Amino acid sequence: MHRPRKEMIAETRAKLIAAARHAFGTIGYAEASMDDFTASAGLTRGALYHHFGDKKGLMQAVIAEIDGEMALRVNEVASKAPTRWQHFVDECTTYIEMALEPEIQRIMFRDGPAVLGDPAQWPNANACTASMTEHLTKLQEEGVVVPELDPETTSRLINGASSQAAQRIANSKDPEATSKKAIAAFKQLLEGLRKKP
Amino acid sequence: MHRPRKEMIAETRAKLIAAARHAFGTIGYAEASMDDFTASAGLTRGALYHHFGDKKGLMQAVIAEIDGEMALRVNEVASKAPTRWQHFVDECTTYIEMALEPEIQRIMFRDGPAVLGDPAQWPNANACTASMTEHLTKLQEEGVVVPELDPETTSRLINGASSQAAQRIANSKDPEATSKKAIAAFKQLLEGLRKKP
DNA sequence: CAATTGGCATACGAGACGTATGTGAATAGG
DNA sequence: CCTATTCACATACGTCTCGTATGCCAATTG
Repeated sequence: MHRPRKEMIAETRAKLIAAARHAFGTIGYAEASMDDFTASAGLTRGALYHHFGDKKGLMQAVIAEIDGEMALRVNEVASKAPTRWQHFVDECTTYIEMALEPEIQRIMFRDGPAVLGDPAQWPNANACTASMTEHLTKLQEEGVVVPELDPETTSRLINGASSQAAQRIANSKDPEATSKKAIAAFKQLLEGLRKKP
Repeated sequence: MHRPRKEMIAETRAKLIAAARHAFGTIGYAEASMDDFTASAGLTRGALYHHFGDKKGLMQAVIAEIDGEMALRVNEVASKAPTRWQHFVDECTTYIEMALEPEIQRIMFRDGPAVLGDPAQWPNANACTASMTEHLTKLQEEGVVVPELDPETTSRLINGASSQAAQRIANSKDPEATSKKAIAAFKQLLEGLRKKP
């Protein structure tokens, strides 16, 4: 049987990604020594270079993993809303909630862009924006949202506002109070998208 | 006379900041070798460590300089608007225009946050947000903007959306067309802040 | 004019990265 | 069943960059 081989490889990749994710998410990408975190996974840089090419390649893999998890979570939570508009708003607020996680902030919003450039052009990490874009398009077709906007552009801007909201909450002395303020301001901005009666 | 001395020092600092700004803005912070860009200014790392402590310290100085320039420019351009709301909107769009500069994108929005953390907590680099916050407060007093929002929180969210807009335009194949779309979407979001009649 | 400060350079050591090479186990073919 | 080959991963080495400790020379001060 040729299963054990494949399984070992998958396990090695998973261990490297997990170790890197932890290191990147805590001390940050620049401070994370490849020797250190590969060792913490019981491996060496040899394995890293073999599977991911270099440190950036591993960062890409980590980001792809996180993006997948986020998209899953967003769809799962938001799909319970009664109206499509509400679904859309829930999607955004869930996104903000997830962005409160220090690991996600650090990797997706701080180090990620510095290492890999504009997130809009990341290869395997646009599931969240894709979903939001889709909903915006349908909301326009249904006449809920003003029709003259480009959906993807709009969802990118919303993404920017979301991540700022999350950062503000996360770095606040009083997260509860700040959360209320930030979500309120965010929803108010979203109101601008709705067609007036 | 003790002028030449002080002047030489100021010149050295200025040369280091200029060289670093160029290096950080083109190849990026991580790739910029201190030996290289100090040499390009006719100096060595000795001068850098003496004046700025370390690479991060120099990054702070570069950012403070850019922030000052941006605040100056924003106020200058926007102050010509007829109404306060228009002034506010102009402020935002001017901000977006400035953010198109690759050097500003790279230093202020990509590398800066990765190196120094949350921009909201940078010591000498909040002139733009401060000005926007002030205008939002006055617009609320005048009854133009809905009163229940926290001005600083709101301006941070707008900042996030602005920088996304700028990135989207800057990385576009067709900047003219993208610019129209992004500014339109942005203004639409701002409409959400206005009190309805 | 002598003493001292301080701006800046040089020298040295410590990591961190990338590459080239080695090794042992799993797989494939006869 | 045996051999050859592939390939996952480790090791070794050279290079680069950073931080610190030290030294020197010019400008200032008394």
